[in-house]
Amino acid sequence: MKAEKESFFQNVYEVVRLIPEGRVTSYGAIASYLGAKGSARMVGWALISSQPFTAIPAHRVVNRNGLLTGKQHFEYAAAMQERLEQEGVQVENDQVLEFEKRFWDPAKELL
DNA sequence: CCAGTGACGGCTA
DNA sequence: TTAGCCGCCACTG
Repeated sequence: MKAEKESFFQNVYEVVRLIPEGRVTSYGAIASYLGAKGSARMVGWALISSQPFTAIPAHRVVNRNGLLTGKQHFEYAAAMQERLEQEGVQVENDQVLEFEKRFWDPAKELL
């Protein structure tokens, strides 16, 4: 689908942008899809650089436990949860409810 | 060129 | 069971 040699984090942006509304995914899933499985840190780290790129729904990306670990990096801590709930994703105590149901795997859904 | 950083993930004690 | 540690790889200074 893509044969560009863009930077790793640039690739992360594309995948994150493809996340459907009301769905969430994990750093590891994205990393695995990009071929950097085991290096989920790179994904999260890349999203930090995505901050200026508000077009990227980074709030749909959570950790393996469905926790909004990166909420602190948003405009304000509650922004991440707020946006998720706004899209229909129930969040409580910084944790996505029914995370397994909301989980969106790029390797499977995007294929 | 070298070293540090980082929104994770899995293993061991 | 819970808590803590190490390991991964890419980017910036």
